[in-house]
Amino acid sequence: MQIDELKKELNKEQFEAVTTLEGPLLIIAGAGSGKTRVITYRIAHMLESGIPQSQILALTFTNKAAKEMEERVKALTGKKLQNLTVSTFHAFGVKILRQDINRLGWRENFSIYDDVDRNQLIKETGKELGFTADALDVFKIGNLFSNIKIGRWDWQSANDMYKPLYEGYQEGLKLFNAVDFDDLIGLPIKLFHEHPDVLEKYRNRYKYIMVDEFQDTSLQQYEFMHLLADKNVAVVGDDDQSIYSWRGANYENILQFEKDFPDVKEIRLEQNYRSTETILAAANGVISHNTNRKDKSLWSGNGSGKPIEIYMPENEAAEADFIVESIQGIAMNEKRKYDDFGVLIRANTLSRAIEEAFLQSNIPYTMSGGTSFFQRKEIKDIISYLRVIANHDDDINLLRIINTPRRGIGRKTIEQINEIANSQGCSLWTSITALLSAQESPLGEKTKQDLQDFVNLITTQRASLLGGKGLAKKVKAMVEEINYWDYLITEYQKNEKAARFKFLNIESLINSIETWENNPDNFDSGLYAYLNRITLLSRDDMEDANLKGKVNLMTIHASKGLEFPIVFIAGAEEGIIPHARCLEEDPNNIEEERRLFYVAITRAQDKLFISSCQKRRKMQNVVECVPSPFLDEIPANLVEYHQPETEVSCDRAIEILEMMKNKFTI
DNA sequence: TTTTCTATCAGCAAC
DNA sequence: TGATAGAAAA
Repeated sequence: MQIDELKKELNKEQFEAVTTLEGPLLIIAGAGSGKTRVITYRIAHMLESGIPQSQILALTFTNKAAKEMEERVKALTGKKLQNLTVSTFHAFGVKILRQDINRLGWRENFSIYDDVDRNQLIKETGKELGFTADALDVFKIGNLFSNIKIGRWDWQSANDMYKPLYEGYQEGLKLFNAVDFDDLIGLPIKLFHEHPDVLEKYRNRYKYIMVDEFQDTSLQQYEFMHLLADKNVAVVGDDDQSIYSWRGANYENILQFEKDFPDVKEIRLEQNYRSTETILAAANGVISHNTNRKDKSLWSGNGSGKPIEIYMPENEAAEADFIVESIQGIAMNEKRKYDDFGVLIRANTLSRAIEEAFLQSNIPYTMSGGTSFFQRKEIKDIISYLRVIANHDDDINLLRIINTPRRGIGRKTIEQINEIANSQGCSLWTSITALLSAQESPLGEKTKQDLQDFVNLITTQRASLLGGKGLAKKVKAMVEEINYWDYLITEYQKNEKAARFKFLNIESLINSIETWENNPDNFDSGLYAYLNRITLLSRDDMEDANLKGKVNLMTIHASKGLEFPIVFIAGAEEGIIPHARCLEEDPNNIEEERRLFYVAITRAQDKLFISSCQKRRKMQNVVECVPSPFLDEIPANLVEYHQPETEVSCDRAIEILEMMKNKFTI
């Protein structure tokens, strides 16, 4: 694309951002200001200015963003992008580790542990070290370890007691040839520090670096970027949309960036192309209550549009019905497709009632986020098989599958194996094979046979899965070999539907493997490559094709970077948003919760609905709810309030009547 | 010793 | 509602 063409398609600031290729660049991009557009045009412009693909590195947070970016650059330039690196931070870390992790004492076929695996390992280690059950809150400890690793927290006297556990956990990881998510950034940094030649290799290669969603980088990620970056580094972010502080996001990195790169050029994108003026004004009204922010004035030239509607349904079922009816009505009257709708919730648990309503009225939908596909037990089981097959020493995954489906290897046996493993300092797998080949073994004949069968199973599957093409077929054969279907049926005797559903999930897993290995852009369709990819995949992906024509139900966090013509924010109640637990931890978190609400509002293009239930089921009992205080921060003239029609208490009815009277007598 | 049954507990966001 | 830990049954 020629320069004057760029000039035509972009506004002044965007043009500036796209054409400034040399030197450090900080782009503050307000919500809906065409950020993705700027990044993709910038890459395209680089390529046309003769910068080789191999010198460009673009880092994002989600696979979805990476994929979208790559596709848009492809569409813009019409070029094949074999050497362009567009990747998530974590995936890029994996890439580095696969090359050189042996210098740190791991083998290249290392496993990547997700949170569930991590917590499992903490639990095992803690038990061995003699922690009592109530001192072993693995959720909290896992969080602690993560925060230590990413440099958000230091060891303090309050949690010093977990230090030995931390050491044990780290030893465990290394013994099992595994790394956790935080290591995917932390170990490359270590590698760079201890082996400057490795760092040099990457610094020589990547001359142009770009970081998307910069406000969500952690200290650790910042250090990683800083090590890699020479001078041509462009970061794009919006402090108002920083919503990942609990994962270590530190928007003060923006200030740090200005310090570390004093000759930085700063560009602000303040024109919003996404939303109506009403929606934008509501968002601005809310976010202006935050004290700790870079002041900016977003404006929109899209016309005022329709008012924001706030509903107060009786309970979560009524809320779900309201959403369903509104969607059906609008879809019909305005000829909207279902994928024009986004339904946003604060927490995954809130999805249930809405999903039920969608199912009942046959509205197609996708729920992304939360207990993602890959966290489901049945999927984890199958993946665990693959992981153990790829890496025998992966104890955590071995433990998951050694008796799933049941094959007579129970707690006692595992304890015995574990004892040997501990005394020898080896993995469970090594311990098992040692026990099997030992002349004298403490195991009974039957257990011995059961273990031998298991070892044989893994060995034959390994030979099959690691050789040649056709991964999907082989995985399918494996699932049949281990009789997983029978297992599901016996486990869920009372609930055949659940069993079927789980089996369908496995089938779609196999299908997704198949599409993956048949993808022509995929150079390596082996087992290792597949496992590498899959651990980093969380909510998005599977297939985009089946997102078409479906309502998008998701958490607000998951909606970052997306937009929908019509948006519903459900459960806008005190305690949900702002979330009670967040405020408990630290009252200052209110600002982050407000940003979250801001992100939710700014997803909407044309029309925004907000609902706040009067009552809601929480655990076993129904509790009264109060509307979110953030609702009052939306300027009143932008809002249309709708009171519920049914089942109003007497007092309430009088109150409402009064209000109506007042309205008409003004 | 392993499996099945029952009671109890806890539930925020994600790479 | 689901997952998990401990008790009873096979």
